[in-house]
Amino acid sequence: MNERYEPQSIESRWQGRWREAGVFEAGRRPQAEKRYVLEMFPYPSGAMHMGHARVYTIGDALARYLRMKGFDVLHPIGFDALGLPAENAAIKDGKHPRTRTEENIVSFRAEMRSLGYSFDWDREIVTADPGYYRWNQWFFLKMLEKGIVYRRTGKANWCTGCNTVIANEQVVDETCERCQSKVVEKLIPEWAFRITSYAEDLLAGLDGLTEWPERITTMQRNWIGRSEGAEVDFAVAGSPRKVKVFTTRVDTIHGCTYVVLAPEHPLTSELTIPAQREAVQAFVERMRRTDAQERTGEGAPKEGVFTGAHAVNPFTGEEVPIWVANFVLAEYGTGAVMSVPAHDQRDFEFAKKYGLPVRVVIQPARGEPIEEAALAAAYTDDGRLVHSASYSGLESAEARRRMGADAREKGFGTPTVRWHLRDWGFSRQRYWGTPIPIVYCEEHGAVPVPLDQLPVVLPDEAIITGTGEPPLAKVPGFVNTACPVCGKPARRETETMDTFVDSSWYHARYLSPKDESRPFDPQAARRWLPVDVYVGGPEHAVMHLLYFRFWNRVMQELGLAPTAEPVKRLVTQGIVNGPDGRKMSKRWGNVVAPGPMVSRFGADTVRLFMLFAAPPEKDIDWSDEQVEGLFRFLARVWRIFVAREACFGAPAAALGQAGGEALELRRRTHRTIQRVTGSFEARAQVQPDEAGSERAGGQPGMADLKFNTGIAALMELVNALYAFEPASDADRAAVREALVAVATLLAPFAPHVAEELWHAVLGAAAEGRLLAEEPWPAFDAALCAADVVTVAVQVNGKLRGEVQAPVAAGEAEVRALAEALDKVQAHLAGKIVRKVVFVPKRLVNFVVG
RNA sequence: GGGCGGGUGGCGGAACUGGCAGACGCGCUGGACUUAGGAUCCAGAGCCGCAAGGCGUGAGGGUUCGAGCCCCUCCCCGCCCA
Repeated sequence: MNERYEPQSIESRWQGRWREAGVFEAGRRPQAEKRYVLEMFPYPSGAMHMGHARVYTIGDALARYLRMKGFDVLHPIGFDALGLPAENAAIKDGKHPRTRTEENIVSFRAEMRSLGYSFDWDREIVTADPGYYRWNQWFFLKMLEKGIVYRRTGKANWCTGCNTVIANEQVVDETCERCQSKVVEKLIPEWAFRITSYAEDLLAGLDGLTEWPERITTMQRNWIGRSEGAEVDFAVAGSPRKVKVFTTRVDTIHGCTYVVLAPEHPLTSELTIPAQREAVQAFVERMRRTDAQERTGEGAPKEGVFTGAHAVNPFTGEEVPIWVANFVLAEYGTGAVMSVPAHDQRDFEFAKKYGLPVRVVIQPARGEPIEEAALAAAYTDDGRLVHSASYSGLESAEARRRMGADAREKGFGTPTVRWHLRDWGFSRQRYWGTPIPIVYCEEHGAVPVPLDQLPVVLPDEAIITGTGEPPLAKVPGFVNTACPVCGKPARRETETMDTFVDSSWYHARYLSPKDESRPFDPQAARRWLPVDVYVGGPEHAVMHLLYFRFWNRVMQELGLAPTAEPVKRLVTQGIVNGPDGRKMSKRWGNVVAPGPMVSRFGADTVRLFMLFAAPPEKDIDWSDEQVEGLFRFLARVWRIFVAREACFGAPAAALGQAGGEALELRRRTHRTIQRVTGSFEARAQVQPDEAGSERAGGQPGMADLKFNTGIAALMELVNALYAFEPASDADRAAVREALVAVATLLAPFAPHVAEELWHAVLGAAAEGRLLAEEPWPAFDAALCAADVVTVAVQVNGKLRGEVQAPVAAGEAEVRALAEALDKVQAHLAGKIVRKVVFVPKRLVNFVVG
C-alpha cells in the first residue's frame, strides 16, 4: 500500500473500473427485488453547484447501499434542458440555448463523474432532444383526445420579465418565481390541463403517501385547498335579480347583517340606486386601478360604499343592505359574500367602521358566552347556534349540514365544494420549449398533428428577442405547413409547453430511454415503477410534485403506469449555504463550487462532508474546517490500514479464540455494522391519530436517514482500532475483521477509498471483484449484545456513581453492588430507603427521605 | 393571522420507548515525536468551584423515583400559505 492517502491517484481509477464492469447498470439482477432510486434531475443552467452535489450524494449513498443489499437498482440521471433561463441568457448574449445547454451538460457530466455517482449512464435522457419531447407532444394529443387538455381564454399570469404566461404556482407575491419580475393579469387564450378534475383524487392519494414528509403532503393538501361550503341565493328586494353568495359558514347566516359585492360584480351597477350611483361608480373606478394584493392584503384598510339596495336573507326573510367593498374579489367564489360581523374578522372590522349591526349567533362550546356589546373581535370558531330559529342549539358542523340540505330542498341554495387548485395553463409564448402539436387551418380550426407526424421539431433558427409574440411565429419554415385534414396551407401553433411538462414523466422515460415507438415500455414500468426513493428539494412541494402525481395518474389511465402514485418515499434535502451561513450567491461572494473542492480533497471527502454535516433534510453551511476534518478522517483510516498491514493475512479461523480486548473490538465491529445499517433503514415512528381529529395528520411519519450518525459510528470504530495493539493471531484476526468492516461500510459514502482499502486487505481474494457489488455485511446479534453493562446509580434521582454488572443481573445483585459504593453509602447514611427503582441494564435509583 | 418544523457546549450536531445529557466531528488546551509543525499520535475539556459539591437542553409552571423527551402558559427562530 501507498504510505499516504492520495485521492487524486485512486478515484479516477475506480470510476473506470466500475464503468468497465457495468456494475451500475440496472437489470443486472433480474431475479432480485428492484429498487428505483431517483434524484430530481438538474436544470443545467450553469456549472454544477453544491446543492446538486448534495442531492446526488444522498441519492448515491442510498443507491450504493441498496445495491450491496442485493437489490436490482435503477439509478438513472438526465437533464432538464428546456426552459426559460437558457432562453433569457440567450437574449443577453446571443448564444443559442441549444449550444449553451449542451456545453453545460458536458460540464455537468464531467463533474458528476468526478464525484463517483453510481448512475446508469446508458439511460441518460435530455429533454431538449426531439426523441424526448416528441413524447410530450404524444401525451398532449392523448390528453386532448380525453379532454384533459383544452383551450381557454382567461385571465392569465403574465410575467413582464419572461414575457410569457406562467402558472399560478409560479407566482410568488405578484412576482415571477423564476426571474423576480412583476406579474400582471392578462386576458390570453391558452392551453390548459384539466388538473382540477383530479383534485379529489390527488387529495385522497396524499393519505397513502405515508413515506413522504408530512410537511410536503400538508403543503399539497393546502394547495389543493378543498373547502366545503354552500352557495345561497339572496333575492334582491324590489328586483327579479338574485345575489349568489358563497360561504363556508352557512351556520352563521342568521347573523348576516349585510351583503357585500365585489366592485367588479356584474350586478353592482344595476342594483345601485340613483342616489348612490355616483359614490359607487367612483369607488369601483378606484378599485379597478388598485391590484388585488393591495386591496385584500392583511394590512389593507376595509373600504366600501352602500349601494342603496337590499337583499333578502332566504333563511329569515330579513332585508339587509347591499354594499360594495374592496375586500371581496370577483374571481373568488361568486364575487359576493354574506357578512356576519360577529363571526368573521373582516366583516367585523368593516361593520365597526361603517356602523353596521353585529349579531351573535354562535356561542363557544366552553367558556364564557359572548355578547355583541363586549365583542372586541369576531368569534370565528365553531360553537353552538343561538338566535337561529329552528337551528338554535345545534353544533356548527351539524348546522352546516342541515342548512345546506335545507337550502337545496327549498331551492335557494346548494352545498358545494370549492378548490384552491386551478387548472394548469401550460402554453408559453417562448421559444425554448416543446412545440405544441397543433395546426390552425382556416377551414378546420385547431387541428391536432397526427401521431405519426411527431415530433414537431423545434427549429434551431429562431430569433430570440424576448419581446412581443412567440419567436416561433417568426420562423416561416416552421409556421407554414399544411392542414392535416385538408392539405391546404395552414399555420402551426407557435407557443411551446411549460417545462414542468418535461419533468412530469421523465422518471418513466428512464425505463426505456431509446424507445421510438412509445413514451416508455409498460412492461418495464411494471417492474420498476413506482420510484422507491425520490430525493430533491422541498421547493418542489407544490409545483413539480403535484404535476408529477397528476401526470402519473394520466399515465395509469393510458395503461402505461402501474400505479396512481409515482413515488413511494420522498426525501427532501436542505440547502447548502455559504461558509457565512448565507445563501450561496455571487452577491455575497460566498460561492464554493464542488469542482475545485474535488480537486483539492477528492470526491470522497466532499461526499462525506455532505453526509456528515447534518441529516439530509436540514440546511447546512459549507465549512472548510469541517471538510478538512473529514479529509483527515479518511487519511486516518488509510494510515490504520497501512499500520495494520500485518493483519491482512490473519486467518479467519482464529476469530473464535478472540478474548479480552480482541473480543471487545469484535463487539464494536458488529455494533458498528448494526449502527451504520440503521442509518439507512426507515422506521415508522408516528402512530395513526386515533382521536379522529379533522387534522390531516395521523399518517405514519417517514423515518429519517441519519448518515451523520452512521459515519460517526465508523469514526468510533476507527478510533478503537487505533487503541488496540494486536499481539496474537486471534488479535490480528479481530483487527482484520474490523478493517474489512470499515472498508465495506464506507462504500456507500466514500466509495473510491473504500474500494482501494478493501482490495488492499483482501489482496488476491478480491481479484476481479468490486466492493460496489459485494454484499452488505451482516452483524452477529449475539456479539452485539454485551455481557457486562454499566448501570447508573442514583440517590433521589441524582447520579452518585455507576457499577459494572452482568447483563442478566437482577435487582438484588445490582443493589448490593451499588450500596457498596462509598459515595452511595455517604448519601444513604442515616436515611431511610423508601423505595428502590430498578431499570435492568440502565440504572438503580434509591429514594430516601 | 394560519399551518408545519425547530430552540441542546465556543460551533455543526448526538441521545432507543420517560432512565448516566452533550456520541462523533470542528475549534480550543496540554503532552509526545520532531530541524520545524499548520503533519501525526496521546490526553483534556458543559458551566461555576481549589475541592466537596452545586447548576445546567429558550422562559416559567406541572406530572413522575426520574423530564431534552409528556402536559399547561409564554418567548424566540425558520419554512410554507394568507
